[in-house]
Amino acid sequence: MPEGPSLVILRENIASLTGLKVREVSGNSKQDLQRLRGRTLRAIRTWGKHLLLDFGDDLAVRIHLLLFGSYRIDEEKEGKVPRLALSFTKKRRLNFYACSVRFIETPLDDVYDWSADVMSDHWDPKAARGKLKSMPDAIVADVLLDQDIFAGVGNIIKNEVLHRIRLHPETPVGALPSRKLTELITQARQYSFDFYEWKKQFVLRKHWQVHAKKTCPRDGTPLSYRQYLGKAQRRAFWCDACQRRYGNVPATPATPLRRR
DNA sequence: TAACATGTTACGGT
DNA sequence: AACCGTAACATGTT
Repeated sequence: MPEGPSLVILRENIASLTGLKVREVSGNSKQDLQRLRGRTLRAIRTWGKHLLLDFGDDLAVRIHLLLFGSYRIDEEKEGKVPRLALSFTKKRRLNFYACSVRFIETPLDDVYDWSADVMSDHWDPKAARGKLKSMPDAIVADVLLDQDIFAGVGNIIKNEVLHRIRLHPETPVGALPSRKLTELITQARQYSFDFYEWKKQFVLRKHWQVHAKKTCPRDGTPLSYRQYLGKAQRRAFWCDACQRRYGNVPATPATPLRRR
Protein backbone atom coordinates (compact mmCIF):
# COMPACT_ATOMS: atom_id res chain seq x y z
CA MET A 1 0.00 0.00 0.00
CA PRO A 2 2.36 2.75 1.10
CA GLU A 3 4.65 3.94 -1.72
CA GLY A 4 4.04 7.37 -3.26
CA PRO A 5 1.81 6.29 -6.17
CA SER A 6 -0.52 4.50 -3.73
CA LEU A 7 -0.89 7.73 -1.80
CA VAL A 8 -1.87 9.57 -4.96
CA ILE A 9 -4.53 6.92 -5.56
CA LEU A 10 -5.73 7.37 -1.99
CA ARG A 11 -5.90 11.12 -2.47
CA GLU A 12 -7.94 10.66 -5.63
CA ASN A 13 -10.24 8.16 -3.94
CA ILE A 14 -11.17 10.64 -1.23
CA ALA A 15 -11.18 13.81 -3.31
CA SER A 16 -14.97 14.04 -3.02
CA LEU A 17 -14.62 14.72 0.72
CA THR A 18 -13.06 18.11 0.03
CA GLY A 19 -15.26 20.91 1.30
CA LEU A 20 -17.18 18.72 3.74
CA LYS A 21 -17.39 19.53 7.44
CA VAL A 22 -16.30 17.12 10.15
CA ARG A 23 -19.27 16.14 12.31
CA GLU A 24 -17.73 13.48 14.55
CA VAL A 25 -14.21 12.36 15.28
CA SER A 26 -12.89 9.33 17.11
CA GLY A 27 -9.92 7.04 17.15
CA ASN A 28 -7.05 5.82 19.29
CA SER A 29 -4.55 8.37 18.04
CA LYS A 30 -2.79 10.28 20.81
CA GLN A 31 -3.43 13.57 19.02
CA ASP A 32 -6.25 15.72 20.33
CA LEU A 33 -8.59 14.57 17.62
CA GLN A 34 -11.57 16.57 18.85
CA ARG A 35 -9.90 19.68 17.53
CA LEU A 36 -11.06 18.54 14.11
CA ARG A 37 -14.69 18.55 15.06
CA GLY A 38 -16.66 21.17 13.17
CA ARG A 39 -13.82 22.00 10.82
CA THR A 40 -14.05 21.91 7.06
CA LEU A 41 -11.68 19.84 4.97
CA ARG A 42 -10.20 22.51 2.73
CA ALA A 43 -7.81 20.46 0.63
CA ILE A 44 -6.25 17.04 0.32
CA ARG A 45 -2.63 16.87 -0.68
CA THR A 46 0.13 14.31 -0.77
CA TRP A 47 3.86 14.55 -0.40
CA GLY A 48 5.74 11.36 -1.02
CA LYS A 49 4.20 8.81 1.32
CA HIS A 50 2.33 11.44 3.36
CA LEU A 51 -1.37 12.13 3.05
CA LEU A 52 -2.21 15.66 4.14
CA LEU A 53 -5.73 16.62 5.15
CA ASP A 54 -5.68 20.39 5.21
CA PHE A 55 -8.30 21.98 7.45
CA GLY A 56 -7.04 25.52 6.94
CA ASP A 57 -5.94 28.04 9.56
CA ASP A 58 -2.67 26.19 9.95
CA LEU A 59 -4.18 22.89 10.97
CA ALA A 60 -3.54 19.84 8.87
CA VAL A 61 -3.51 16.14 9.62
CA ARG A 62 -0.60 14.14 8.35
CA ILE A 63 -1.28 10.45 7.82
CA HIS A 64 1.57 8.06 7.24
CA LEU A 65 0.54 4.48 6.58
CA LEU A 66 3.98 3.08 7.38
CA LEU A 67 4.15 -0.61 6.53
CA PHE A 68 0.77 -1.82 7.71
CA GLY A 69 -1.57 1.12 7.51
CA SER A 70 -4.92 0.93 5.77
CA TYR A 71 -8.04 3.00 5.21
CA ARG A 72 -11.72 2.64 4.49
CA ILE A 73 -14.04 5.07 2.78
CA ASP A 74 -17.68 5.09 3.90
CA GLU A 75 -17.27 1.76 5.68
CA GLU A 76 -15.65 0.17 8.73
CA LYS A 77 -12.95 -2.40 8.91
CA GLU A 78 -14.22 -5.51 10.61
CA GLY A 79 -12.88 -5.95 14.13
CA LYS A 80 -10.33 -3.14 13.97
CA VAL A 81 -10.19 0.04 16.00
CA PRO A 82 -9.51 3.06 13.82
CA ARG A 83 -6.55 5.24 14.64
CA LEU A 84 -8.62 8.07 13.19
CA ALA A 85 -12.29 7.97 12.20
CA LEU A 86 -13.84 11.02 10.58
CA SER A 87 -17.56 11.45 10.00
CA PHE A 88 -18.38 14.23 7.58
CA THR A 89 -21.52 15.95 6.48
CA LYS A 90 -23.45 14.21 3.71
CA LYS A 91 -22.96 10.97 5.66
CA ARG A 92 -19.47 10.51 4.32
CA ARG A 93 -16.86 8.71 6.43
CA LEU A 94 -13.14 8.12 6.34
CA ASN A 95 -11.26 5.72 8.61
CA PHE A 96 -7.55 5.09 9.01
CA TYR A 97 -6.00 2.08 10.74
CA ALA A 98 -2.55 1.20 12.07
CA CYS A 99 -0.98 4.39 10.84
CA SER A 100 0.83 7.44 12.12
CA VAL A 101 -1.41 10.48 12.68
CA ARG A 102 0.07 13.87 13.39
CA PHE A 103 -1.14 17.43 13.34
CA ILE A 104 0.86 19.93 11.37
CA GLU A 105 0.32 23.47 12.58
CA THR A 106 2.56 25.28 10.15
CA PRO A 107 1.56 26.16 6.59
CA LEU A 108 2.19 23.07 4.48
CA ASP A 109 4.13 25.08 1.93
CA ASP A 110 6.60 25.94 4.68
CA VAL A 111 6.98 22.33 5.76
CA TYR A 112 7.19 20.46 2.46
CA ASP A 113 9.59 20.67 -0.42
CA TRP A 114 7.17 19.77 -3.19
CA SER A 115 9.97 19.64 -5.74
CA ALA A 116 11.26 16.46 -4.05
CA ASP A 117 8.02 14.54 -4.56
CA VAL A 118 8.40 12.26 -7.58
CA MET A 119 4.62 12.28 -8.16
CA SER A 120 4.25 16.05 -7.92
CA ASP A 121 3.69 18.57 -10.70
CA HIS A 122 6.42 20.51 -8.93
CA TRP A 123 8.95 17.66 -9.15
CA ASP A 124 12.33 19.15 -10.07
CA PRO A 125 14.90 16.75 -11.51
CA LYS A 126 17.59 19.40 -11.36
CA ALA A 127 17.10 19.74 -7.63
CA ALA A 128 17.47 15.99 -7.27
CA ARG A 129 20.62 16.09 -9.34
CA GLY A 130 22.12 18.77 -7.14
CA LYS A 131 21.41 16.77 -4.00
CA LEU A 132 22.94 13.65 -5.53
CA LYS A 133 26.07 15.50 -6.60
CA SER A 134 26.71 16.37 -2.97
CA MET A 135 26.78 12.71 -1.87
CA PRO A 136 29.14 10.85 -4.22
CA ASP A 137 29.85 8.02 -1.79
CA ALA A 138 26.23 7.04 -1.21
CA ILE A 139 25.10 3.96 -3.09
CA VAL A 140 22.20 4.21 -5.51
CA ALA A 141 20.05 1.76 -3.52
CA ASP A 142 20.17 4.15 -0.58
CA VAL A 143 19.65 7.41 -2.42
CA LEU A 144 16.52 6.15 -4.14
CA LEU A 145 15.01 5.57 -0.72
CA ASP A 146 16.06 9.00 0.54
CA GLN A 147 12.79 10.86 0.98
CA ASP A 148 14.52 14.24 0.85
CA ILE A 149 15.57 13.47 -2.71
CA PHE A 150 12.96 11.05 -4.06
CA ALA A 151 9.93 11.45 -1.80
CA GLY A 152 7.51 8.65 -2.49
CA VAL A 153 10.00 6.09 -3.74
CA GLY A 154 9.92 2.89 -1.70
CA ASN A 155 11.64 -0.46 -1.83
CA ILE A 156 9.67 -1.92 -4.73
CA ILE A 157 10.23 1.13 -6.88
CA LYS A 158 13.89 1.11 -5.90
CA ASN A 159 14.45 -2.44 -7.06
CA GLU A 160 12.47 -2.02 -10.26
CA VAL A 161 14.07 1.28 -11.27
CA LEU A 162 17.57 -0.12 -10.84
CA HIS A 163 16.72 -3.11 -13.00
CA ARG A 164 15.02 -0.95 -15.61
CA ILE A 165 18.13 1.18 -16.02
CA ARG A 166 20.47 -1.83 -15.67
CA LEU A 167 22.27 -0.45 -12.68
CA HIS A 168 23.75 -2.40 -9.79
CA PRO A 169 22.29 -1.33 -6.41
CA GLU A 170 25.70 -0.89 -4.79
CA THR A 171 27.03 1.58 -7.34
CA PRO A 172 28.21 4.79 -5.68
CA VAL A 173 26.47 7.89 -7.02
CA GLY A 174 29.81 9.52 -7.75
CA ALA A 175 30.79 6.71 -10.11
CA LEU A 176 27.78 7.20 -12.40
CA PRO A 177 28.34 8.59 -15.87
CA SER A 178 26.31 11.74 -16.33
CA ARG A 179 23.79 10.05 -18.61
CA LYS A 180 23.24 7.24 -16.15
CA LEU A 181 22.58 9.73 -13.38
CA THR A 182 20.02 11.38 -15.63
CA GLU A 183 18.36 8.01 -16.21
CA LEU A 184 18.23 7.30 -12.49
CA ILE A 185 16.45 10.58 -11.84
CA THR A 186 14.15 10.29 -14.83
CA GLN A 187 13.12 6.73 -14.10
CA ALA A 188 12.56 7.30 -10.40
CA ARG A 189 9.65 9.45 -11.55
CA GLN A 190 8.68 7.51 -14.69
CA TYR A 191 8.53 4.14 -12.96
CA SER A 192 6.47 5.70 -10.17
CA PHE A 193 3.89 6.78 -12.73
CA ASP A 194 3.92 3.31 -14.30
CA PHE A 195 3.43 1.88 -10.80
CA TYR A 196 0.50 4.25 -10.36
CA GLU A 197 -1.20 3.11 -13.57
CA TRP A 198 -0.62 -0.58 -12.90
CA LYS A 199 -1.79 -0.28 -9.32
CA LYS A 200 -5.02 1.38 -10.42
CA GLN A 201 -5.61 -1.48 -12.84
CA PHE A 202 -4.72 -4.09 -10.17
CA VAL A 203 -1.91 -5.42 -12.32
CA LEU A 204 1.07 -4.03 -10.46
CA ARG A 205 2.50 -7.32 -9.28
CA LYS A 206 2.62 -8.96 -12.64
CA HIS A 207 4.79 -6.13 -13.91
CA TRP A 208 7.47 -6.71 -11.33
CA GLN A 209 10.69 -7.66 -13.07
CA VAL A 210 12.92 -8.36 -10.08
CA HIS A 211 11.21 -7.43 -6.82
CA ALA A 212 10.58 -10.65 -4.90
CA LYS A 213 11.52 -12.61 -8.03
CA LYS A 214 13.97 -15.47 -8.50
CA THR A 215 15.17 -15.03 -12.07
CA CYS A 216 15.84 -12.20 -14.47
CA PRO A 217 13.03 -11.89 -17.02
CA ARG A 218 15.54 -11.12 -19.78
CA ASP A 219 17.14 -14.54 -19.92
CA GLY A 220 16.35 -16.44 -16.76
CA THR A 221 19.61 -15.64 -14.98
CA PRO A 222 19.15 -16.33 -11.27
CA LEU A 223 18.82 -12.99 -9.48
CA SER A 224 21.09 -11.93 -6.68
CA TYR A 225 19.34 -11.20 -3.46
CA ARG A 226 20.44 -9.57 -0.29
CA GLN A 227 18.08 -9.17 2.58
CA TYR A 228 19.73 -6.13 4.09
CA LEU A 229 21.56 -3.92 1.66
CA GLY A 230 23.01 -0.46 2.15
CA LYS A 231 22.43 1.92 4.98
CA ALA A 232 18.72 1.51 4.51
CA GLN A 233 19.06 -2.22 5.23
CA ARG A 234 16.29 -3.15 2.85
CA ARG A 235 15.83 -6.09 0.53
CA ALA A 236 17.59 -5.85 -2.79
CA PHE A 237 16.93 -8.00 -5.86
CA TRP A 238 19.10 -7.58 -8.91
CA CYS A 239 20.66 -9.32 -11.88
CA ASP A 240 24.44 -9.46 -11.92
CA ALA A 241 24.35 -10.29 -15.62
CA CYS A 242 22.51 -7.19 -16.78
CA GLN A 243 22.78 -4.63 -13.99
CA ARG A 244 26.12 -2.90 -14.26
CA ARG A 245 28.24 -1.75 -11.39
CA TYR A 246 30.29 1.37 -12.08
CA GLY A 247 33.45 2.45 -10.31
CA ASN A 248 36.22 0.38 -8.82
CA VAL A 249 34.33 -0.40 -5.70
CA PRO A 250 34.84 -3.95 -4.52
CA ALA A 251 31.71 -5.95 -3.92
CA THR A 252 30.79 -5.71 -0.27
CA PRO A 253 30.82 -8.97 1.61
CA ALA A 254 27.45 -10.52 2.19
CA THR A 255 25.64 -8.47 4.78
CA PRO A 256 25.65 -10.24 8.12
CA LEU A 257 22.16 -11.17 9.13
CA ARG A 258 20.66 -8.34 11.08
CA ARG A 259 19.36 -9.23 14.50
CA ARG A 260 15.64 -8.84 14.63
C1' DT B 1 2.81 -21.25 11.22
C1' DA B 2 6.38 -18.51 12.28
C1' DA B 3 8.57 -15.22 9.79
C1' DC B 4 8.47 -11.64 7.10
C1' DA B 5 7.42 -6.96 4.68
C1' DT B 6 5.62 -1.68 -0.06
C1' DG B 7 8.29 2.16 6.53
C1' DT B 8 9.58 5.34 9.97
C1' DT B 9 10.81 7.12 14.51
C1' DA B 10 12.57 7.16 19.23
C1' DC B 11 16.21 6.42 21.90
C1' DG B 12 20.70 5.23 23.86
C1' DG B 13 25.49 5.13 23.04
C1' DT B 14 29.70 6.96 20.99
C1' DA C 1 26.38 17.89 17.93
C1' DA C 2 26.17 14.40 14.74
C1' DC C 3 25.96 9.94 13.70
C1' DC C 4 25.00 5.02 14.33
C1' DG C 5 22.57 0.86 15.49
C1' DT C 6 18.69 -1.25 17.57
C1' DA C 7 14.04 -1.70 19.19
C1' DA C 8 9.47 -0.69 18.61
C1' DC C 9 5.20 -0.44 16.20
C1' DA C 10 1.38 -3.03 13.47
C1' DT C 11 -1.14 -6.65 10.34
C1' DG C 12 -1.87 -9.30 6.10
C1' DT C 13 0.42 -12.91 3.62
C1' DT C 14 3.11 -16.93 2.69
